[in-house]
Amino acid sequence: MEPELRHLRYFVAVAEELHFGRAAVRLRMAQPPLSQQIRQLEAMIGTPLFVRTSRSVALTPAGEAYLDRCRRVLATVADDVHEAGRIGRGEQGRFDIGFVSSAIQLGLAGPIRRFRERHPAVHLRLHEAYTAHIVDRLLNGEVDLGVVRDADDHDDLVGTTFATESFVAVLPADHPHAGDLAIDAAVLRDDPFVFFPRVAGERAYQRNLRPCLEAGYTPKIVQDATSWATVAHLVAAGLGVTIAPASISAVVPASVGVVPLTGTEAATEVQILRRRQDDRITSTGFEAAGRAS
Amino acid sequence: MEPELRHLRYFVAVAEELHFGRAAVRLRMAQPPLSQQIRQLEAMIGTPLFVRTSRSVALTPAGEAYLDRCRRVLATVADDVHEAGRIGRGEQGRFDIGFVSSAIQLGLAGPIRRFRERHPAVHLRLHEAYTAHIVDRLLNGEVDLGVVRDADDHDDLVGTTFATESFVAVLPADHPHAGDLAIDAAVLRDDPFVFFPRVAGERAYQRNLRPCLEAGYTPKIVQDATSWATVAHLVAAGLGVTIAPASISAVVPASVGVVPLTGTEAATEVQILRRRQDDRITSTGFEAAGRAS
DNA sequence: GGTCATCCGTATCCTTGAGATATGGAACCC
DNA sequence: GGGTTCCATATCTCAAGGATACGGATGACC
Repeated sequence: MEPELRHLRYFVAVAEELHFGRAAVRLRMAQPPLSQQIRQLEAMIGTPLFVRTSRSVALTPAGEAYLDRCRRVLATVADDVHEAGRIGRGEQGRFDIGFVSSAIQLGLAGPIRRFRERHPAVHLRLHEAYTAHIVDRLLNGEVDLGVVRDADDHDDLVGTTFATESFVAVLPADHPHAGDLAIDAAVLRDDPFVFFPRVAGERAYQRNLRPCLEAGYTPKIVQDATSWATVAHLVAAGLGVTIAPASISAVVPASVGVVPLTGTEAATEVQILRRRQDDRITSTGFEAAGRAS
Repeated sequence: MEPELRHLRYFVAVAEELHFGRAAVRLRMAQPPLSQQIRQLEAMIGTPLFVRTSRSVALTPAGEAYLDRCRRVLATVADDVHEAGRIGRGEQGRFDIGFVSSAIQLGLAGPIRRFRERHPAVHLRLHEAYTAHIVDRLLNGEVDLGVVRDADDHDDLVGTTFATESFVAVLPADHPHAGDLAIDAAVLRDDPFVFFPRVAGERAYQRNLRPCLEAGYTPKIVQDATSWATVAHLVAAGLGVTIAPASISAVVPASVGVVPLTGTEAATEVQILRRRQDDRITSTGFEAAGRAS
């Protein structure tokens, strides 16, 4: 037979009181069953823990040592319960955020800093990726929060808007409109386009195309690239033009022209996404931190 | 309601099988009461330990952490029973020493032998681990003595110096300085470094960096490894160089160069640590054995 | 796509054993 | 020697742990 924590709790009580009657009172039970449980424990261990005369109770050396161990075990068990609870509530443990790179340019660092202050016991890990990948990883639990661009709606996810941006044209230095203050997307009708890959996120792709579609044409995409920074450099190298969220200006080389678009209401949105059932304060709280920025 | 060891045993079984049916077989009981006990445990903790679909069972992060704790508790409870039994039979219990591997090279075997001679009835158990882990285990009572490197100060622990070492450079055979009699850390400024993981012990990490910092640079760490022996072999394989306590020379492959460092007073210290309130002769006496060596 | 097998949960019943009550016996006090 | 204290023994009760039967959901297979 194996001991249960009950045996340890009873043993500690008797060892501390050195009196079965008082220990029973403290444990809110009668004295005989307490004696019985202690006997069971002694039988399991194979040695007496107390020397009893009918007038006094004292610990044996084995009992002395075992008392110390039992206190530790009981404290550990209680601690472990609390720790697991904290992890479950998100107050401790790991927290993984997937984000699109442009979120940094839009001020994601602030909410991240506040998160670290608010939850110092949480090990925060940041993963840069595409919107579509982040949504997948959010759904299968690889990340706990996604900061994404124009994600498709999903029943299991809820989100809030983190930032909204308009689109700008990015043109090589020698492009006729590179110095303009603003242009209409229509003027780029015949230009070759560099673009980001469609698999990065369907909705973001569609929204990014909108200025062109509204101007009545589908851009001729000659090349795609894996990040806006790369796109910008390919534009600089003369492969073509592009239309991108305004925050691209933070990563373009000096030699390219960044020109606001007129005649379109098209906009793109960076959102903070979490799983609908995920009610940990680390997840729900991040949105508030985002809004506060 | 408080958990019982039964709950922990059941939880571990399900966590290991990831299957309620098989776990129930292993526990020689029916599956429904097992599910019920797990639910009870989750209610007590306040957070789910498993995510169940009707096809699969998986641990939550909280469950993951709790599994580890439960295994420890169950092992401890079993050990404690045996220890108390031994004491009852006239043996003197167990004594657990946590030590960093390099302590062996520095002559820990001597004090250990003397300890055994002095306390033949004590069951001595040795646990190799990192400094940081040993300190944790010392504090929570899992070990009674720690032999650690450059531990952070702690109010509840007292320690004595066991050995002091200087640092040496460890270089691959084809490194230009591999045959030198001594070098300054500055010459390794541009070399890639292999290092031991920071989590092993913050203070040891800082001290180990000192020769480089004094030479005015932060080493470019390209790889870390879980033991100095591994580090040495990675150096031999040409991944980079390292700076390590002098005792690493006992575990380096023949093909690498071990070169003393000049121009630095940086040193590292191996300490014997015990709990401040622990005044058992087995604990306090070990220090004397250390000094005698 | 419909049937089947798998697997976890729910509902109900049963049985074990923890705990209560009553009592006994040894030690100490006066 | 009677009274008191205190732990052990004996018997009983009932809560709770465990078993059995069944249902619903999901993935597999033909």
